[in-house]
Amino acid sequence: MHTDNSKIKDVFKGLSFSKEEIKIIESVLHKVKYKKASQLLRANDPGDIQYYVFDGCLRLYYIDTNGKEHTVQFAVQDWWICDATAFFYDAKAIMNIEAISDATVYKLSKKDRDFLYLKIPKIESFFRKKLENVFASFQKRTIVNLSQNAAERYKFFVATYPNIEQHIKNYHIASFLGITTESLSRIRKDLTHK
Amino acid sequence: MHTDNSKIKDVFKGLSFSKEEIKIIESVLHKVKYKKASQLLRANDPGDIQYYVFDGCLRLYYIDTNGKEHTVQFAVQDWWICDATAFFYDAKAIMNIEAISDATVYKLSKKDRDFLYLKIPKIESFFRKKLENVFASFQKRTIVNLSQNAAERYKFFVATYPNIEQHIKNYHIASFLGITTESLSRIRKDLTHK
DNA sequence: CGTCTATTTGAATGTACTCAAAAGCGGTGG
DNA sequence: CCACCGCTTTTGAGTACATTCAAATAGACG
Repeated sequence: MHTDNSKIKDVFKGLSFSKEEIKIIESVLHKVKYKKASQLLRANDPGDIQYYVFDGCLRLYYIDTNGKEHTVQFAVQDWWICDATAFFYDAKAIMNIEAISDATVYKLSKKDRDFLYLKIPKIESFFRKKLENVFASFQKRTIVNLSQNAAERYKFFVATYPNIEQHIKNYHIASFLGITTESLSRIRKDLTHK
Repeated sequence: MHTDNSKIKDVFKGLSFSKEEIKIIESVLHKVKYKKASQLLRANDPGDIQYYVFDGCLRLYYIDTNGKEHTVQFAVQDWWICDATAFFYDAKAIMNIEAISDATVYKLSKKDRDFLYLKIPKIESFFRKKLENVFASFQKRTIVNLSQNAAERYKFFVATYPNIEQHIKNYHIASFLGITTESLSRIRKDLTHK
């Protein structure tokens, strides 16, 4: 295919574009394949890239002063992911992104994103809606974190992201829930014995 | 003043508007004063209003199945606040909003917001940027919640929102941090003894 | 089968919680 | 001006939940 616009259909699902627009989008959206355990972003690097997951699973995590990792977000098919502080404030990354499986992603730089907003305003609308979804899910996660114990948070996670849970090691889930692998193991044991 | 556009200058700080546009905005932005302890939103009500705080302090909170309150967000001057799930997904509110001081707010309904987006696209851009800020601060809060103990979370809160801390009772701060008032009291004691 | 990684189990520890009670603070009225 | 009341914060003692550290078991893969 000369102009393979299939990726655009995936990335900007729901929108339709003119040939002109497709050309523009093609020029800024870069497909990259990563092997499992690849590091896409490291703390202190510039964080000016948003990643769209076409296939596979990514993990956004923070390394604290004791060297412990804390998973802030996972991203599977059709999710966007970035270090928000870095991306939106043009700051250096404080978080890391790694592929926890082989993954195919589309990269979009902030500069190119702004260019898209200018040329194709409906893309700004599209991302505005994505941001609304993220906002809503963070509010919910905050509620759960504040009001539920570890077992309930685990149940919420499994119920909310059944498609994510499959791909992921338990120790990653534990680090997302803010508990140790040992605690998660005991929680899972309790749940099966009921 | 015939057309008092001062409120627009506050609410959409940084933007400039034509007379036409100002008229439109005036027609959808409603100024309301609330007394301390007023309830602006209750769980199960429609949550289709965004609130802009002109003056005073609001609190967004969740009541869990045991009747305990958990503060998800505060809003002081120049902040927007809403139950995101309710507002963005046209669902019923799961959270509550109350004034924790006398407050002056501007209300904007979702219907009117969409009307504004249509008529004045730069307002959509304005809110898109607000959403980015919210996203970034939630990611940071998530990191802190996952990686820090209660004392560190308290220090982070005070450092991040010095202007909020003044207005607020300690038991509200505790409910924001996910700890009891007793624990917060002990933490504060420890900090002053250093 | 052996090695590496991930998960589970156990025992001791720690952090924050619950419940109960005391102290502090602010406003109101006698 | 002080006594009282309601609300907020502090203190104390016992408890619960999750952690740490160490070791055993289970899986995956060559």
